[in-house]
Amino acid sequence: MTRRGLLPHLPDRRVVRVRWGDKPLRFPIPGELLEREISGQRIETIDRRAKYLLLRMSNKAVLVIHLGMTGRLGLFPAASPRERHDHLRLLLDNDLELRLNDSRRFGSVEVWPGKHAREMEDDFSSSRGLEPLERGFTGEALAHLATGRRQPVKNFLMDSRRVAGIGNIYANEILFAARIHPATPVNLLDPEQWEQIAGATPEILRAAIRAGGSTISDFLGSSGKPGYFQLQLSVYDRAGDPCPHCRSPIEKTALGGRATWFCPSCQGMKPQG
DNA sequence: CGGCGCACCTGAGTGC
DNA sequence: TGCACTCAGGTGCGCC
Repeated sequence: MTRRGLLPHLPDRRVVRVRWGDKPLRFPIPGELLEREISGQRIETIDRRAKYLLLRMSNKAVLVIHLGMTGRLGLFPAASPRERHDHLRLLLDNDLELRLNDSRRFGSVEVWPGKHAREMEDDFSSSRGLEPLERGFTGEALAHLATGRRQPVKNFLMDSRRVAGIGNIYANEILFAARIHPATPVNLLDPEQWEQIAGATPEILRAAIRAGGSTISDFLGSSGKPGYFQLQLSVYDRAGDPCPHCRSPIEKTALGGRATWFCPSCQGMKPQG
């Protein structure tokens, strides 16, 4: 979504100056690399892998940005006042500034130098999971990834090494749509249930993207809100509310230290086999 | 190795 | 009004 908002603005722009703050995000901001590899370069394209944005520069360097939980990217007139928690500013050759604001600093900024970008990206990408919006995201593939495991299916969906880009909100929504109890151990899921998950996942994510649908005007001067702000959620944060399907009260529990919601009636666990 | 618990961080919300 | 406390979520580390 952020990528879609930035796409009309960044490619073919040159970065004329980079400024960054002292406070580390997940990692310290690599100022020296930003100066050496990013400053002065033209932005060629923007890609996404898992929840990481990849800004590909004309010198083959890649600026890798993760928004964490509270991170937002926005385009602002260069002269506009900085805000609290602005950590990175890329001044472009049209007097707009791309700013990364992240109050909780769970995000990250990384630079893959042009000379090593290819191998660093290969390493990076090979340690990430299946992309839900790409071909190959099938029930069969998911079942294969879960082979030999017995963790709760919700934890599995949120494990970024297996499946990319599914956070707590969407894991809850996907399992509701697939009518599967979030605590079900993955080794107990049958092929049909994996297909349900494989089908529901892109639907939920696309709905979120559509709901968030950042337009050009949304993006200028402010930064977009995450899709779920406008997405109709069925179970997430809805403890006690009636299930949209059967009106049973939604229940809340915890899995892997994360709040978990489900409909006890629609998402009954399969009997142990 | 698999799986779990937890830390990281700030702001919003709640209760007294 | 103000303070203390809890909780939220993405990711990776450390421990069993």
